[in-house]
Amino acid sequence: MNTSADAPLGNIEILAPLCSVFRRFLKERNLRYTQERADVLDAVMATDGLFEAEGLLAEVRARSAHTVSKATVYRTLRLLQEAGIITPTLIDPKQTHYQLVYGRTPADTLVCMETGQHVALRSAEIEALRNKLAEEHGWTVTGHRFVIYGISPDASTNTRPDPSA
Amino acid sequence: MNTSADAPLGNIEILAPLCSVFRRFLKERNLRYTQERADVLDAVMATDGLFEAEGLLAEVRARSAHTVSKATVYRTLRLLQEAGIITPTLIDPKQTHYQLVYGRTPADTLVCMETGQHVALRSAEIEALRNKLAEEHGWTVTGHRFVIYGISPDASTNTRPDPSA
DNA sequence: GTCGGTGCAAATGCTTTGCATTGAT
DNA sequence: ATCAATGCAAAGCATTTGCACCGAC
Repeated sequence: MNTSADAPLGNIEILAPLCSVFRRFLKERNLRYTQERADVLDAVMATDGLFEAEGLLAEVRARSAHTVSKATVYRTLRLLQEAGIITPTLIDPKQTHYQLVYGRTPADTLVCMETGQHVALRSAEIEALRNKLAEEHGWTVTGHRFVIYGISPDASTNTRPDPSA
Repeated sequence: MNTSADAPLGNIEILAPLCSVFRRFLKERNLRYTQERADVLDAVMATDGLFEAEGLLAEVRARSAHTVSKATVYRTLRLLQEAGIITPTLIDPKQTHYQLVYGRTPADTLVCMETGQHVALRSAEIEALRNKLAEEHGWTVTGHRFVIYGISPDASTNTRPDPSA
């Protein structure tokens, strides 16, 4: 429940240097590139679209034999954020979701209210609109988040999923 | 820290019937219209733009002499949500923010990364873009959330606020 | 008079932190 | 060797819930 369906992401040319970006970031701060941090970054790269801490922990554990603690996952998520590799996405008030952003405009998302499925979007128009609106108010833009809630074709095909929402 | 600057909201013609809307909603569900619920709704109407639970509690206590508990504020927030009067806004991963939505398109927001200040926006273009994007993916839209992060003119005027972020 | 509502305090669940041990450089 | 990172378990917070008493209908 933490990956999207047909997200056009997962660009390998972009993913490869992520590891170096992270290492460089760590070195700059006199922090160490550890096995655990590498494992977490790998798991992040394996997700395409969105993920949250708990799911990432599961992913880390599934991919590598090492045990990585929840605390380390959270600590690494913070570093990845500071390194500009991921960004929080605020889809769900109960949990923080993140997405890979390094090397691309933060993807906007389409979230299904019934299945929880999400699809990452990209649209230059969003950015243009954002810039226009901020400018009208005299603000300097640093970023944005655009989430569209809806019913996915998959969900509307099925009879009647869980109505608790 | 829970109200906006120049939000063009706070429309009295819309606010007046809110109370009846809420009463009708409660009656339909065989729930009671209590003093505490009225106080919370009043406080919600007094905010223009965004608010969160803790701030709302303070507002309730400031406006009415009655004591309303935190639990009741949270319980009432849920009812107001179910009544379609407010909606969660997801600006901050640590706390749920809400906004009044009854009778209007949910306002989109401009959030200042330095001062925390926020301004509610309205733009038909956002909605149009939203509909277009969802349609392209074959989804049925039920709503959206658009948050622009930036630096407000107020903040950029000041020398150098808190750089922790 | 009857349920539903309220306040309080305890419970939850995500996220963060203190501390002793382990490990990258 | 040194200094930071890890894991664990405990602490922190926003939010929710159980329960006994109170109040709207």
